[in-house]
Amino acid sequence: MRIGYPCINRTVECKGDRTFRLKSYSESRLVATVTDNLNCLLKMLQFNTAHDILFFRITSDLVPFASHPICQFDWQQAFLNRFQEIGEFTRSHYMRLSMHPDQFTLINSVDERVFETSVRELIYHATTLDSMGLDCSAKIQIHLGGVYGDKRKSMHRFVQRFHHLPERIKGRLVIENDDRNYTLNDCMTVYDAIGIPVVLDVFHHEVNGSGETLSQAFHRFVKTWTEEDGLPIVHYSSQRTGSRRGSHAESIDLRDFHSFLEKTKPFDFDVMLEIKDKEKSAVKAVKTAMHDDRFLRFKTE
DNA sequence: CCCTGTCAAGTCACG
DNA sequence: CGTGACTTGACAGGG
Repeated sequence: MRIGYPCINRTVECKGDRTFRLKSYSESRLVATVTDNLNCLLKMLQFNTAHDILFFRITSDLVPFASHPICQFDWQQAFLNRFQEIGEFTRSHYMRLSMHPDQFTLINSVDERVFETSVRELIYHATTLDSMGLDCSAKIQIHLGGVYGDKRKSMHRFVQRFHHLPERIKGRLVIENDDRNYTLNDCMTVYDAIGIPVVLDVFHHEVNGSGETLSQAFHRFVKTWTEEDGLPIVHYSSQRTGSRRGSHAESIDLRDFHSFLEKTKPFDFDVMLEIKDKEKSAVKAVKTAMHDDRFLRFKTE
């Protein structure tokens, strides 16, 4: 079991997701920003290993406008050395990286053009992980997408479109149950069609479930992961007390997390904490998991 | 320097 | 049909 958090670390003094306005795009601006972002990414990874945090999501803002037509710059080549250093650091610490394109990436959109821009965006994400020399356990995680008034058809469209994706995207792509539209059961249906691993978001499963208990959900989704996909990925977050159902808590509830660890035995998996205060909660979670065999086994590896 | 409207992209709920 | 939420900060231009 690895424990991780997404994208941002407020303890290190740098920012790894700096961007700029499209209107102020220039090659030199891009180079300067990406240089800073990569430097900061390495700093965050160093922070993580120092705190036994071995799972991390890279921000999609790492290379601003990477998939936009305005960007004609060969950033992959220009930063290849830096990417490889970061990949080497990651591998040598048995760390796992992932990425999560934002809500504009829609494989199943009814609009063909939206699908095409989504493919460009996925190519950017895959290129980033490829450049670091990471194996297929470094996943790109998305949701199934919109419903467009007909869920069954929209799921079918996802399956059809998946077949048209480049292999290097297919090998990294995983789907996650969301809090409104697609449940774990829906993801499993898509898995049955194309064999794509399913990320279980336990919070979304509580808010928008398909009837399974936590244990039943684990039994189902774990089977979608093969050896080369790496350990199954779980997203964990907690409800912000007194706030809208579905909104994320400011900081981790350690009693709930402890109980989550107990309830999910003996399954082994990597857990991404989707909590507002990011690395602070991750540090706490690591302390809580310190006596868990699944976590220890990994730490001493 | 400070303030604040706005920021690449889509979908859905709501009025 | 138009607007805000999703989620949030900070870019960038104007005062």
